[in-house]
Amino acid sequence: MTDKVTEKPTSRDVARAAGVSQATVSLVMGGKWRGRVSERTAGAVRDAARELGYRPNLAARNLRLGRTRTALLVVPALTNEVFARVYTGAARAAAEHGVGVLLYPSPDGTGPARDPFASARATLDGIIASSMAADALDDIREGGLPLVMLDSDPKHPEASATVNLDIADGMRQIARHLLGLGHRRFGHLAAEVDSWTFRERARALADTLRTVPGAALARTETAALDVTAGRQAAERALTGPGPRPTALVCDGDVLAAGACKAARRLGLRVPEDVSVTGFDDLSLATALEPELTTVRLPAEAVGEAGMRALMAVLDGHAPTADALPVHLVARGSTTHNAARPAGS
Amino acid sequence: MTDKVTEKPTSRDVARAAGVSQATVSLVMGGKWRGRVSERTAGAVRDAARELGYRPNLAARNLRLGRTRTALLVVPALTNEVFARVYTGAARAAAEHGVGVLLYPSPDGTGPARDPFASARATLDGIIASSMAADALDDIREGGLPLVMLDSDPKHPEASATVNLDIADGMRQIARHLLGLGHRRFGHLAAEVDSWTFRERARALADTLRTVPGAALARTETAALDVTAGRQAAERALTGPGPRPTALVCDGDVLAAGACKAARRLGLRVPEDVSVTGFDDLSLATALEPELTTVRLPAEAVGEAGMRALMAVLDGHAPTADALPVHLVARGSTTHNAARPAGS
DNA sequence: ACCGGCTGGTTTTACGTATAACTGAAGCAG
DNA sequence: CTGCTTCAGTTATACGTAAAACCAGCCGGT
Repeated sequence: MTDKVTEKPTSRDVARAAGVSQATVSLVMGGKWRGRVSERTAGAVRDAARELGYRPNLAARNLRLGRTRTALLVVPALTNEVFARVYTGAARAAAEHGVGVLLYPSPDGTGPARDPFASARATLDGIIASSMAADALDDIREGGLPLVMLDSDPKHPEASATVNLDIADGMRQIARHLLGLGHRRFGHLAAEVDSWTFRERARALADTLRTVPGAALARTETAALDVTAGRQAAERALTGPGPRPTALVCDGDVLAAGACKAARRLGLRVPEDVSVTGFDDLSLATALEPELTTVRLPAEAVGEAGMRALMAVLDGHAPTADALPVHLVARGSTTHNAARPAGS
Repeated sequence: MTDKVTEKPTSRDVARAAGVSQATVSLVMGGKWRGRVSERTAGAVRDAARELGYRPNLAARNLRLGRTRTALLVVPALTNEVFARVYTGAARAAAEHGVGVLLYPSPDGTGPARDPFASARATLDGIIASSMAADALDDIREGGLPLVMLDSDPKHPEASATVNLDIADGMRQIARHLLGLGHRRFGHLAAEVDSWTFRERARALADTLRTVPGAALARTETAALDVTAGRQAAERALTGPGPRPTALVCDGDVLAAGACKAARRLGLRVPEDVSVTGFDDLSLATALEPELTTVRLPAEAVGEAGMRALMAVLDGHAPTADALPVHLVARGSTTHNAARPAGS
């Protein structure tokens, strides 16, 4: 042992130590040696490897195999709990397949992070992208990699597979819940984001209200996805001309939190004077008082399904197009419309 | 053009198309051709590369250079907003250096995700790890990679660099804030997590209270880091034997949210009957009513500093040990102790 | 005695890049 | 005209692994 202790041992070093050829080491470490190498030799190789602290060099393996066991997840921002949960699910599924997850981009959506995967053709096996990160898609496309789209228009071009949430159904559940409680004048706090998922919500809400005579979408206000913007939008919705809406449907729990603050500032009680609904079922939903009636998105499941779909595509299976159900969680922020006793 | 359109072009293909050698292509694409290749030839190479849609194969480059421009970030859970923010900062700094960020582990802390970096010596350049993910550290150490520790005991062994928050000072600011408001009987909702950062908080709180005659830590309750556990712990703290604490110091905003719910369940008003403080300054803090008095952690800055430190270490610079300041954000969840007029 | 097949390996090659070492031509001073 | 530089490239090699192709015994069947 000279000063070479600091050098990382290669499979050739292990071979030398075990008195076999490099190929044998590769066979044994690769695990596919059944019937090719004797039990004795394999043991010797493993011992030598452990002794030297040998780790296969993944860069070399990747080059040789043309596969990296790494997937890229493209989401707008991890500080949005929904996407953190998507990541969680994706990472879990990835771990099951022995795959790593690389994230893109510098996740506040800003930043010049194009670089990392501009030349990704070799470091990535595939990409999973949320439709809300659509601006990054142009860069992605030219990579020519398998692409799984999350929560996007089901008939997305260029996608090898898609995983969707039944967002429209979620909004229908919200609307029917409120209609069932006797509400007829609605306000909608819409996200100020141009994305399929939010267009779906608006459409589903309007469509459902149309099915009930007398029900109407009195006001629609848009807001950025933060509490303050939600509060301001809700103040506009609650103080505008004409009779005040008795129910405020919000495109996200964050906006709903803002709506609750607005209501209280205006001296209105939630839910007695105005019912408020959220969307997403963030942890925030149960931290508030009253707890939010909202729609739980199976975000982890989306991530898991996305990763599984990618693995399937990489294994040569046919593209899939899953759609996952969402469901209403009725809590304390909604109640009967006081001005209009339920039971119609 | 035959059916080979699907094959990814290599630098050799570009060389053939441009009528030069592969080495010249490498020179040009690598950008270090000043004085080695004529302007004309370089242009031809770039044209050919664009024509063919050439992307350098990163696996090959990594193998050749022994550097991957990829760092691993080890955090307990991205669904914890603090760590999502740490990631955000780290990713921003990484993007500036043209580096990718790989995340570990399957971030709920469970899962068998050991695999991805068990043999990471070649796919990673270095590791940034939060002390709260300490259980993963054993696996990391044997990799022999540069390691930057976040928010850990400053004198951590094996760390190439450390980035710390002055957590103790944060807690001191909380304590002094409440003492200044006249509070003397305190409750502490401590996180049920064995980690340096939480030990610091407990120690700093106790130490600071000791400096004021008459002040006392009446009760300490521990809770898992979620709203429900926080509520239950707070109920214990507020209903236990002896006089009720007038201020509840919580180890996190999430616990503080639980404490607010507990107070209201018990018919107590926040902050008039009991002051509540959080820690972290999550977005939750301003979504609640009243808004939480808390300590803002510069989590993005931690991530950025961690990545910068790692880059410095990789460039051969000396280990560093940064410590970042935190500061109190006084909001509506704390007020004067009604039973004891301020001004002593 | 000889062929075929099995066991347990070894030799060799290829993956795509970066770069050290080399080369041929031109320019130019002496 | 010779010898030294500089320019503008080319040739050759190494990075560490996986796996295809090869090979030496040995055993059993005919």
